[in-house]
Amino acid sequence: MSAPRPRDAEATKALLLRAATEEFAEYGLAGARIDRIADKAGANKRLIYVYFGDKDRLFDAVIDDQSQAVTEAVPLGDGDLVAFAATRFDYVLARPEARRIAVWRAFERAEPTDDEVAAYRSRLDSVTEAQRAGRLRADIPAADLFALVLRMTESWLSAPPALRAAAGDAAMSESRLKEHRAALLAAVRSVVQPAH
Amino acid sequence: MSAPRPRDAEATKALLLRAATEEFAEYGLAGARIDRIADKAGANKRLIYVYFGDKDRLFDAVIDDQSQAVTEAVPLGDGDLVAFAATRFDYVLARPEARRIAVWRAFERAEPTDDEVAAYRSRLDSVTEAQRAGRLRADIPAADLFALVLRMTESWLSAPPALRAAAGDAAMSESRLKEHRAALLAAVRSVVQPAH
DNA sequence: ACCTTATCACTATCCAGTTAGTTACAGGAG
DNA sequence: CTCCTGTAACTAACTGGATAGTGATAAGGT
Repeated sequence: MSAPRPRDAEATKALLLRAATEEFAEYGLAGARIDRIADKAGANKRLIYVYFGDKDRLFDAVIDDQSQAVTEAVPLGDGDLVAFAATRFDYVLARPEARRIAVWRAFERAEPTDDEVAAYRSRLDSVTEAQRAGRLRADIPAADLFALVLRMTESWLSAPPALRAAAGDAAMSESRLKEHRAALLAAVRSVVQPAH
Repeated sequence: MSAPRPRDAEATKALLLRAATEEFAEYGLAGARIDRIADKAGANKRLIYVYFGDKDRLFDAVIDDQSQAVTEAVPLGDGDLVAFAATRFDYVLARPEARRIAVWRAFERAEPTDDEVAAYRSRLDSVTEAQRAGRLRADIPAADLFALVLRMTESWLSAPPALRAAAGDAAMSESRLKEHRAALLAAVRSVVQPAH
């Protein structure tokens, strides 16, 4: 009946990882179903165990993949938190699963990897340096400032369903998103600019 | 063996709700276990079905309870978003389960209830009015401003594990929390104050 | 006597992980 | 080229334990 899967381990592995990313983003670790992942990938469930180990390790693989992707796609070179916020907003808007995976991960599998810690450390260093150079306000610790901006970038996308409903308008329409993006950047600017 | 539970329906129901709140906060809807909830409450599992219906409706009961509690405990009377941020920060710090339930809820059961929508609508009205009165900046739509402040209040408590690790210090020590609280309020002030 | 509250033992289902294979293909021997 | 053999990729069917939900019944209170 169904055409047999071409024998290509790398391709199959990639399909499984992609399917797992969707599934975990939607349902989380506890809610995800191995069988659904296999179906979505059009692969046999057994291959998940061959290639990734078990459910937890598949989740880890997804997390690693996602956090590497976001780290690359949303840089913070010179401590410009406004540009960072803009890039991150666009990124998360284009890939909603990135934010969902990050949240599930924080809730269901808290321990960070060394790579992740290193990535954040480098970002905090950028912030600290920009503070010293007077490009960012210095009366707020670097970690706090960064954490604030991080959450601000998601505020619209993670707004409570009831808030969106109360706001009435189509929160996700293109024009509304554009409006929010401008608001976000204005707000971030207000937060990070040095006192004059 | 075990002393029989006193026959008090209201008390038992309350114990079950409390246990369910803890369980759902920790594991989410999919990860929560009915048997654990019954054990934690020291009640018979069957009573969950008698008093609440099924797992989903128990989750709903927890959500209703929590969102009502937070609405009462964190008011936004006159549109003072700085005071709101302070109160909300303190509230979520004292009750971490409140934030976790809210997130699980947004992820696993998106539809808002009418009560919730009404609560947010009244808050948005407060913001809008304060904007008209010149007490809040008016170049950002009320919903956006509110959503931003909402997420800012949680930024430290919801910071990625890797960020906390990278920041090194004991992120949850009393002194560090006090420091962050001050930073948060300064940041919110910067965001919400009208352009001069 | 009656109703509410609580208990216990049970079931049907779901689901992660496994057992036991089969099929495609590469590379060498004749 | 053709046959043979070993190995990597893949598949189908199964299992055991966990888990949401239930039926039947007991006991407290009025």
